[in-house]
Amino acid sequence: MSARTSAISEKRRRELVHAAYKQIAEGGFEGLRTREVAAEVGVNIATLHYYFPTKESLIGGVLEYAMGRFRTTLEPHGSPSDQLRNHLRAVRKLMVGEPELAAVMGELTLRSSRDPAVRAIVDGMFATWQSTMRGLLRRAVKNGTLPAQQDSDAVAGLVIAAIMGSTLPQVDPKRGDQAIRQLERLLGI
Amino acid sequence: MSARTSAISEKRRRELVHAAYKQIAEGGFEGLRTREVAAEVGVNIATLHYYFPTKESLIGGVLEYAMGRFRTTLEPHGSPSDQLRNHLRAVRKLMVGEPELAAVMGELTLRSSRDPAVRAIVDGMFATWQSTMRGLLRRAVKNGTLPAQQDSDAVAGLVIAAIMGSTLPQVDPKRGDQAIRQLERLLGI
DNA sequence: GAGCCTCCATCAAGTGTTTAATTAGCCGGC
DNA sequence: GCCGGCTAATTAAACACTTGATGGAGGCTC
Repeated sequence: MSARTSAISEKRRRELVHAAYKQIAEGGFEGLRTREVAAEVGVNIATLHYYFPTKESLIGGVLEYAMGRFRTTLEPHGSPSDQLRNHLRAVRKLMVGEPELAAVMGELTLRSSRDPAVRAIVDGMFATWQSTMRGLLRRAVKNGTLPAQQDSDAVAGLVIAAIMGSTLPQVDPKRGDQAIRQLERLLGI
Repeated sequence: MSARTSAISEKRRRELVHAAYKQIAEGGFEGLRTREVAAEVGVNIATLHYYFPTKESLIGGVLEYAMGRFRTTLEPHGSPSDQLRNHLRAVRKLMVGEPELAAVMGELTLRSSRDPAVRAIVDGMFATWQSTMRGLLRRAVKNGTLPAQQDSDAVAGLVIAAIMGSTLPQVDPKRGDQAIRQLERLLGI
């Protein structure tokens, strides 16, 4: 945050955020203890508060980290014709390959209904995702890769809902992939 | 639990469970305080512990309540021909009309990845739902209401994932309904 | 009066946060 | 060369408060 942050300082911040991130993934917000975060990094509890004045600010760091991690895969890759397919695959792969991220995203999503600060950021992310997805769908239709559809906005919403729903902890990864592949089939990708 | 439970006793239990349920919906497990639950019902904290020896047992009560609330709508209604449509509508309506239930379900779903007791029950519920859904799909196909499809299991998984995903706190209800209606259209219901 | 029910008072273990002090490294002036 | 002051980084120790849980005393109803 401050103008000048030394390399070591920045490293510590990352360590602390990452430790908190792992603990949220493991035990939810419910199980997040500042002392344990500090202990995992191997520093005193006061050191944590030196970098993050409050627990909230630490959570803010985790939020930023998780969102950054997620955002990168939202950007479309590959040739326009199969960007859509790539996108679905990439998101699923991310969520399956990094169960911690899926868990933290779930926690943040739930928390966003109570915490306005979290809500603002998570909402923004979903909005971006939605419009990206809509763009991909329209392009695919124009391209001829995808059958025409009336409401690309609704389809985008459905795809996102399906992806989020298929990464719930219950659903075993195989089932989740199956569901997404089924959706691709229905869409005609 | 005990063999004989007087009416008033049973009422108290329900009151306590319902108060806890509301507080979980509002503040998550993170924000569940036994004192506040007792206060909302208007009894002393010790009274709560009389009915529920531990916080865990109170949560167990909430789990049972929420699952019961959910299960009732899982049972198919109406004539066989449009049971499937009715089912989708009913679940969506339940989740939108009772945002508290959606919130608690979300909390329980997340918690199930850490708490084996919760997991067992939530998993069972999802398994039941999945097989109900599969049955509905197959019947609808046989009935002629629905175009034939290769893998009714995958479709069932997709439908459940989409419903769960469309009840996330971010998604405003209108969007969620839109997504589900889009799914119906794709399926050919 | 027996048994179910409720409350007051209290405990022990956390829990986020702060305070005051210590260490290590750096810079300018003598 | 070295000294005093300065800052960043870290720590031990506590502070103030919360939170789940209990024990025993009393009350209400049949």
